[in-house]
Amino acid sequence: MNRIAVQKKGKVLGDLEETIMNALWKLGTGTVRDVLAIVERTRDAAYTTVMTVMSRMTEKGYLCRKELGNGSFEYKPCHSREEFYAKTSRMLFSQLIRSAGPVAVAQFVDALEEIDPKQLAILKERLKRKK
Amino acid sequence: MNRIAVQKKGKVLGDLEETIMNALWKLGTGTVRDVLAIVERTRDAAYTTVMTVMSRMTEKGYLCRKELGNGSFEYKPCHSREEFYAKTSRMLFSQLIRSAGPVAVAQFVDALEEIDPKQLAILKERLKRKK
DNA sequence: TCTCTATACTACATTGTGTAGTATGTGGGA
DNA sequence: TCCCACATACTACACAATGTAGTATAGAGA
Repeated sequence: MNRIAVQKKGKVLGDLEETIMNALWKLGTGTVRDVLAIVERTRDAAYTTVMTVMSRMTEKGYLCRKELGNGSFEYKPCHSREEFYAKTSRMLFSQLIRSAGPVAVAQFVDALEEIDPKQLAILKERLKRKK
Repeated sequence: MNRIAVQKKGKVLGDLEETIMNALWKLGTGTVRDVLAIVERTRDAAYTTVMTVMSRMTEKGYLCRKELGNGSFEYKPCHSREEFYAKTSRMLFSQLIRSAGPVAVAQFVDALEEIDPKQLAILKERLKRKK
């Protein structure tokens, strides 16, 4: 199953899921225990909680894992942060452009200006190349 | 409660909820029965099902209603389609730009080009004015 | 008063996410 | 060899959002 789901507050992942992805994007690769160590910096969680969520994320195609021989696994993100957000953004944008049309374009520009005005220039550049 | 939640597949509303919003955006205003008539063009649903969902949507701030005197209500969207999608898009874009940065910008342009190339020109125009 | 109809209330199913206990298996050390 | 430590698998529950709809109730008109 490869669909990317989107949750409340516009987040693609749940809080714990997001923490896990970030941990693994940072580590590159890691075991449940490695990830747990990072998770515990910001919240309490049982080893099995993190393990369960990581297993589900593996089923959903977010994480890949490799057996280590001793029965334990090493996990890593199936996609880089960039690829992941590219897919996600693309899907959301497609939806929004379809439903909202010009309104979406206007809001995108405004949001970009508000959050990271420097990117307006990048956007402009990108458009020039499209022409 | 005024938060706009986002669901799987990038949709802001559930299927039935979306059908209801579209019905009311089209009708301008209508009773549960009016909406039911439209809903039934594409799916089966009990009167009470539509009513329950419309009540929840009222609580969530999507719909407003006015008593008709005879104990029944007349519903209408609290916001125009444009306002609604403006809010939604803005929220999603903010999230995405924050998480994905330049990747989001790139994907937005690509999605726009794929779905409605004419809008690239509009986007360009809009950017010119921003400067 | 009786019936029709609309709403209110309640309840259950399903899905996604968070949470974690218990069972099981395996490898290494005593 | 035997047992412990640790990892995973399996299972289960909670909570929210959404879809679904039955039952109760109240008001309006005949």
